[in-house]
Amino acid sequence: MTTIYDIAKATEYSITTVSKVLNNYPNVSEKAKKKVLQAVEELGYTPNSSARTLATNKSWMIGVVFAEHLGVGMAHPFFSEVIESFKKQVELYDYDLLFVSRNMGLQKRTYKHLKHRGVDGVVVVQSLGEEAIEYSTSKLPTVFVDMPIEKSSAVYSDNKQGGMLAVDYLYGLGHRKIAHIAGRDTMFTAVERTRGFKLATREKALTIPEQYIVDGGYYSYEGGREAMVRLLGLEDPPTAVFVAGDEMALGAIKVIKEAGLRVPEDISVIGFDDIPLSKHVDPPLTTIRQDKQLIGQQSAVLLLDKINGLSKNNQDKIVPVQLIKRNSCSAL
Amino acid sequence: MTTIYDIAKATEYSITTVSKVLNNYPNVSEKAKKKVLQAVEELGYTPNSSARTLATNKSWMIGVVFAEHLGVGMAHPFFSEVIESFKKQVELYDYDLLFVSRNMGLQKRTYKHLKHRGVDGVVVVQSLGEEAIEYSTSKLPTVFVDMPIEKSSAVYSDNKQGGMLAVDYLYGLGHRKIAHIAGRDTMFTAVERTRGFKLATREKALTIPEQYIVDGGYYSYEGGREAMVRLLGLEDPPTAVFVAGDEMALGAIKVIKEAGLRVPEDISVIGFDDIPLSKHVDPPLTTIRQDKQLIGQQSAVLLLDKINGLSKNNQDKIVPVQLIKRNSCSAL
DNA sequence: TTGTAAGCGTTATCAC
DNA sequence: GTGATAACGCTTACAA
Repeated sequence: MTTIYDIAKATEYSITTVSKVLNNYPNVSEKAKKKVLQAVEELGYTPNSSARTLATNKSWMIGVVFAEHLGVGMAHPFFSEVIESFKKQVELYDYDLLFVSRNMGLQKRTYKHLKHRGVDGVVVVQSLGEEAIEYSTSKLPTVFVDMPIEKSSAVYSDNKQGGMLAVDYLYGLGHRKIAHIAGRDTMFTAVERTRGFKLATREKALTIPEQYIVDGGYYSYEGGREAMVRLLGLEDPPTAVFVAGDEMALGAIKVIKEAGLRVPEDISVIGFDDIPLSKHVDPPLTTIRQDKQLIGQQSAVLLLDKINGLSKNNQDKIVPVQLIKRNSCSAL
Repeated sequence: MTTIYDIAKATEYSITTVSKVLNNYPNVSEKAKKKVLQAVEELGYTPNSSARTLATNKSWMIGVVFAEHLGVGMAHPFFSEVIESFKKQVELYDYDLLFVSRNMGLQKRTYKHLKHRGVDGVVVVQSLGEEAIEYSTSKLPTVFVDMPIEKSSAVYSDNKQGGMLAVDYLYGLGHRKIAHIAGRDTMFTAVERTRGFKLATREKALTIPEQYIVDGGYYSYEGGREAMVRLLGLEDPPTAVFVAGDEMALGAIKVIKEAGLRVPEDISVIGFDDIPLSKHVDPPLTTIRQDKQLIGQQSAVLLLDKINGLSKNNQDKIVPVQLIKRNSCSAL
């Protein structure tokens, strides 16, 4: 391996000068600059980032903690888009992303591992909140996606508003018997969406029977299926369903079809997320779109500011959602 | 920050002994072990990986070069699954994944950057092959996904076989006028799939008019649309189409429907990939499934072996594909 | 404008 | 079993 010493030797300058050239410092003669750069080229020198990190205490890496419930990891239709957008933003400032292995036992240890790695910051994507404490009490700049954490920055959609939008839309279509397939209430997003649902139904003075709100688990297709089965088994089934996630909504639609009913003629379904799939399914899914691009980008901005000491205090960024009308809902 | 010096001081042992304990070396007394471990716990010591990497020349990081054509990055429906599987496998051996930024100009520089980062190995996911040379001529252990590279290991599906399977199936259904929407021929996978298509049609003694093979670009939805428009504009349109990618197939189906035709009654469509979407669309897409899980896992195994010096020579791993029958194809 | 030397936190080579 | 000490490749006061 070639080091700055080799360059120094070749150019007959000191390692200090070489280092200065490499880092674009002032106070270096043009001549030295040229010679060094040329030697770098000829010898095929590549700086060693570990050494640099050791000396500067700056790694130019951002740790990514990815903990979703579907078990698909980075293949997650929603989070993968968020992370991609996040990545694009931090790339602008020359950061690389480090996906740490969760192999090493408990989630709590990922924090230790990240410390060990010396990342400059961390983005945590939707965990259950347990180990969140580790991060929020630490000096490590951190931003959470999809979940507000006390004493820490976070970026998430306006989930409550989304729930309300869904109900408003359904109500406008003439629906009065509106059900809700909710996400497991251990997830912040799920709680908020349900809160929006309840708020809006109350606003419209609708009386929603208890059985109209059913737990669909962690936003999975299967969870949607099971929840819809229960809804269909009710004495007085709903004419419309607000499902807290698109995948879950697809499961629900499948069950409705299997029961010989049609969407939206017999039952209207509205989802949440707007994953790539949604516009292609049959019928194209009406849904509340989350702005993954903006969520990722804002998380990056917040984190970068923290890393650079530009923003001392933590802040939450709430990203607007949007109703996307397609064909899975119809007027009553 | 607490270092081994702090531990040494606290335990009244030397840093050598501390280091030995930390690395589970022999020749350390039980007493020393206990004291050290306790101090580590109390002082909340976390080893510094940069220092360790500098001293050992081993980073425990694997670089990921991700260059797909859809421009969706890690949100890519096929590659994200492959990488996730890859990740799971390398996690078993305590490696972390480093996604390097492609910001720094040309692709060629990513190689330099990876060198700079001191990754122990690299997995390259589908690039056009240009900068591939950098990796194949270097000492850096590398594995390519979806593209064979001379003097380097690679893992990819049996694309040719996939093309043949598709034609065989369509032929068995009674189709004789079979068209092919191909991927851009700068991609190895595209070439192979087309080769399989041609081989099989020749085997069946079918005469496929030149216009029946149309370039759909980089496997995109839009590319599929445009290609299908051309196919539909033919004097004597096909009764079946083998589309080299699922997204592209969805675009094609859309166009068929827009033309007032039905799938599969009027035109049968078979795709390639089996992305998550495929089973949910209307009609559920018959397709050639790539085993993403296995591709990712095998890539990891190959790379790890290389890193550990277990396999000197490069090898290619060809992963079998499988015909998944759904409802987008019917007998003539 | 350039160079010397210390320091970053480890591991590794030797002695003891 | 244990401990000095050099080495890994770089940045950075501080001198010159």
